[in-house]
Amino acid sequence: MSSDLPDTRTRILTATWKILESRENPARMSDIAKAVGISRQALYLHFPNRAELLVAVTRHIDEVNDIDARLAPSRAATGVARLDAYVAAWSDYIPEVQGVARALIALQDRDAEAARAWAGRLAAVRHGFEAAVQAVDDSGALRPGLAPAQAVDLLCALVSVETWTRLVQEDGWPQDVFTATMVRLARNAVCTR
Amino acid sequence: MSSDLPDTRTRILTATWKILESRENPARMSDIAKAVGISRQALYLHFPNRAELLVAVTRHIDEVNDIDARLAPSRAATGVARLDAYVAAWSDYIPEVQGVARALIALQDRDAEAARAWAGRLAAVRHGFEAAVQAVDDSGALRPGLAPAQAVDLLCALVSVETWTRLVQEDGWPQDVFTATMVRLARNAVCTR
DNA sequence: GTGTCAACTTTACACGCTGTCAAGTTGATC
DNA sequence: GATCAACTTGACAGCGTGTAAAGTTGACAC
Repeated sequence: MSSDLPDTRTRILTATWKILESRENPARMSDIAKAVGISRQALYLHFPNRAELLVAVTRHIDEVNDIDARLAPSRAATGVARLDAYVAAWSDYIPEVQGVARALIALQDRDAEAARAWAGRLAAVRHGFEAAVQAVDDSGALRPGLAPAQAVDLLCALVSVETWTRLVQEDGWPQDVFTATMVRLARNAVCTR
Repeated sequence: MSSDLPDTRTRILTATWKILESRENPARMSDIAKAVGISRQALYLHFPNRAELLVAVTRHIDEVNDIDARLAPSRAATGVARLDAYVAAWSDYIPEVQGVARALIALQDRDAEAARAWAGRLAAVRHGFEAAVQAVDDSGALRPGLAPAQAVDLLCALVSVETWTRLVQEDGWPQDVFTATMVRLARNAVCTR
């Protein structure tokens, strides 16, 4: 408690997080600087470019949210319940990362580093879905004729930031309705009835 | 047959269409001009800006593909079959519009006109889904507890350009597998079993 | 007190892309 | 031979990112 203010780097991360959450038009570096209360150039003292700032924000969000704790229930479950738990956990996590995610997606076209960063995040989510599908398959509940890899593809495509944006942000669905619907949909998509 | 070449406007439209289909990085105005074989400035003699060019390309694609004929089978069907037919028709149309769609989506953040244009296209698709859901509801097959508007939201979010890009473009699904999966998924999502 | 150092500010500028402007060139038509 | 539309060439403003350089400030060492 020797210092009241968190260090500048942390202030940048939280301010960027918040500004990306709130506004949909892509926050410029100058907008972020203004939000932090520093000059635009000071941003470049802490992060070499926009892409790395965004990546650092995602890591910061994971840290603050204790991503491991969020996923614990999913890892504890088995069979279809494991799929349910993972879909619910990821669905409920999307609101936290949605802002940065959209910024990274938008940057993807022009910035190779942003593309790699976002691909890395997707790979992590995919990894979770792979474990969930494995659990479903182990319990014999995987839909016949559906290869595990295909099931994972489908789940990643369905329970995505894009779907969340459409339903929650644009169509005004409450978060809990979104999560419940995704859980049902995911089960229907890859499990036997 | 007085002239062998189509007029410049048409050549711009088809060239833009093709270049957007092939490459994923956003084609610049100079890239398009080069593909047409004219100067960058000549583009601005035909279209006031990038957004209106893209919009014109979507209209051109609709014309070339005779969108009405594609939707005829869907309009002829009733009940759940109508939903199936519409989902299949839209799924099979996505590959045609996907290039321009992605360009418009990318432009959305920075260009209000592009945002409106893309919203208009989505509204047209949504209108089709509304009719399909109505048909399902009329036949008493709409999932209990699911409001028609919610069903439409869900279908729009599921059978989307974004989902297609993920599964077909990134995961390498064959188009027919995508379409079949979307038909099944859509039915599971909004119909009683 | 003076010096030093890190963090930050201010100002300026290069680059890439979009869109605008103005002055040619060309080729068909009257 | 004049005219006109379509197109070219070249130049430039605006905007956002990222780089560069010189100046300010405050803490800490000695």
